[in-house]
Amino acid sequence: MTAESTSGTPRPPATRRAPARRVSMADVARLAGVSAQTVSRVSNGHPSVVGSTREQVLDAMRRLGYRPNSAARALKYGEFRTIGVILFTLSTVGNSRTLEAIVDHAAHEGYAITLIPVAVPTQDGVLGAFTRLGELAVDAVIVIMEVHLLDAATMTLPLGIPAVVVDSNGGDRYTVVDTDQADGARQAVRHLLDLGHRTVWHVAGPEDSYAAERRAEAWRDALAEEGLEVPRMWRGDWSADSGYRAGLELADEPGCTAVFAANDQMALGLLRAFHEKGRVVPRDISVVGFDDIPDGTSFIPPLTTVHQDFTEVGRRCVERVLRQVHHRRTKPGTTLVPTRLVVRASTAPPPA
Amino acid sequence: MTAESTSGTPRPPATRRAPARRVSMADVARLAGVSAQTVSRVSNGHPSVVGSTREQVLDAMRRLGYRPNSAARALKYGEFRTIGVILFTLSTVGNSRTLEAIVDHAAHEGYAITLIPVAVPTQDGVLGAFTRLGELAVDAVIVIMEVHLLDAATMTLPLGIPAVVVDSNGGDRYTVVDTDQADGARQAVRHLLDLGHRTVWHVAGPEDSYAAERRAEAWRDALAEEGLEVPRMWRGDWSADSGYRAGLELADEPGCTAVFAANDQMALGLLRAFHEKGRVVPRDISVVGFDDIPDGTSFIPPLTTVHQDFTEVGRRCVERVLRQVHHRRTKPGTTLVPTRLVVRASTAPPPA
DNA sequence: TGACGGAATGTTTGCGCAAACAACGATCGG
DNA sequence: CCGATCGTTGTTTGCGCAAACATTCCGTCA
Repeated sequence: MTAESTSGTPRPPATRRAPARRVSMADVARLAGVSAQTVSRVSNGHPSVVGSTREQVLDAMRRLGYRPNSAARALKYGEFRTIGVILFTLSTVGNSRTLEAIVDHAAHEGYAITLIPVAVPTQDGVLGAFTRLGELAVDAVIVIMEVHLLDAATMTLPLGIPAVVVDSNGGDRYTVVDTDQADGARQAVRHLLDLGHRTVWHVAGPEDSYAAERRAEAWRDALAEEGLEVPRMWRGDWSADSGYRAGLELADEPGCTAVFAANDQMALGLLRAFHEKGRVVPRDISVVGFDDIPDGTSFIPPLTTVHQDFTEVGRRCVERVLRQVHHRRTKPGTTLVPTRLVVRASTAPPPA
Repeated sequence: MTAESTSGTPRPPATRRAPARRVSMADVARLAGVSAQTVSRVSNGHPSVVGSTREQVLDAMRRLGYRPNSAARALKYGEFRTIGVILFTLSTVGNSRTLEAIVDHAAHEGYAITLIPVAVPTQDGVLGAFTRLGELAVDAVIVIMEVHLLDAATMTLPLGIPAVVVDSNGGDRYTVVDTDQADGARQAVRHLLDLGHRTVWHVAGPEDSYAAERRAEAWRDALAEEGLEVPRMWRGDWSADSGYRAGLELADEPGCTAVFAANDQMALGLLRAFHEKGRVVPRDISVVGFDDIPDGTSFIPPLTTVHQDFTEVGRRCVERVLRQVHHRRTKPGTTLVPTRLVVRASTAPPPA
């Protein structure tokens, strides 16, 4: 947040209405017949207030419906006890689960979460978020963005605020927390290879997703390590539908007996496509997903997949960002959260 | 938020660290050689600042990395431009989609969203959320709680803050925004009946969910209207797994040719159960869901379901709560967002 | 009895910002 | 050429709260 961007989005003065006058400590103090400071003490549970006085104050508070003004409190303390979370969408399982974990863990630490949506996943969009950020009441920021746009944007907007990034590269400049995408993908591929498949096909996520790229890369590497042929890669957009479309083509691909989908939803699409094409999973063809969404157990057949520990990712985000808040200097670095393969019924040895 | 709850949770004074001294307007003013007020004017894009002065100030801002302190701003204006959202979980599709819509629409109105998690869905839990709420920097509150616990809790804690409730009864005391659950369920049942089914079975959501109860009730009513037998009702917990378990039993139920699941995920479980039991959907048995989650198109077979317009729900929530913020007095009332049936491939006439 | 200590309460002050008003200089009409 | 006007900048003030310091009023003990 720089001065420029601040002044670049002045809030139209017309928007400002007269502040709705609310009950303040002074009002309570007057009614209770004490000083404002005493009200403050009662409000904060300070010990040196005698019982009877306390009761009077509490009574006045109740009668007036007093609520402490957190702006004043924040101004005094210089902190909001709030963390901002910047994200593009909540519609992917990963994002919403991560967010939930962040919210829970932050609450546990006494911090609230403020959401800052990025309307468009372009550089301008991110810029917009950070611009607004300066006006927001947050002590730190967690960025859940699957794109490296962040880099481009923050390059022009170096924030003077603690930040942690999820699901992005840039570990050299930011503190990054992420699932160990590469290892997860490797496990998926190895599992299929171990079952005896000659090679593994891949339906990747969108190009602008860092996670998708890492998974694809790890898939390629795992095959290369074994000196195996790397088949053509399909691309989806994370949606079941895009998986379905890829599956329709993959079903006709000769020699395709094992597919690794970059997420569970695309795997779901694959399952449907194969079903419609009369290719029985896992007898004729094996499918592995990524994420381990709860519904996966009820796919037909139940999906073998790579489990991501979103809870842990969220927890670590909060932990690391709060560490920055408290001890100013912290050097960037990447925290990887391990994954594990969950074998269910969508994988089997290749047909003889 | 009452006085009592405020004082009931004093923040331990030890937690308070020395406020991290940050760059203030005064610092910028000093460096730029102007008054603080001029800095303020530049920061807010006030017109009457001559170009050269503005440049000096902007330069000083940049050099010092100045970010306006929103606590002070909020204190001055008496508002935060922030809406608090109280919720229990983000893991249901409905909640996270509604939240996303709320966030987007709020951003559009220049409001940020602060999340307030309720750890436990008990009365105490809700109470806890509202307690913390008083300390939070919000101008209004949207409650996304599927339980009537809210009532019990807020009865003892009448908030002096604009509020809107999603997915709950209590339209007489609060402003409520919700999907038209009853009509959606009715459409589902009617669709199956129109196809020629003799009756419709129902897998309901958990008892503590208002939405689940409304859907079940509407299902029962729709059957009763036609003078039809109301079969035994199964209960799930929204999860695909619970749908699967219900499906295993329903598959053996004689005469069961049509099932209405209270959400898409339980419908997914049904599909799997029927598949395993050799009951072909929709030839032998029809299934209708509720929600219209994106994955539904890739179920086997693609799911006929009731579409919920979460975006609209979120939009209306923001709209109604902001109306309360701006024009003080607003009377409670319920806003219903219509649903529509989406017919795909999981329904057909009953077997001859 | 009076000086002392400590608990309960009051008073002052400033956090950072911007509205309201004041001051200053330039420009212009008469 | 003078005073009115306007555009630009500075000064004062207070938003609500709580830390720091001041005061009062006890009871206690030499």
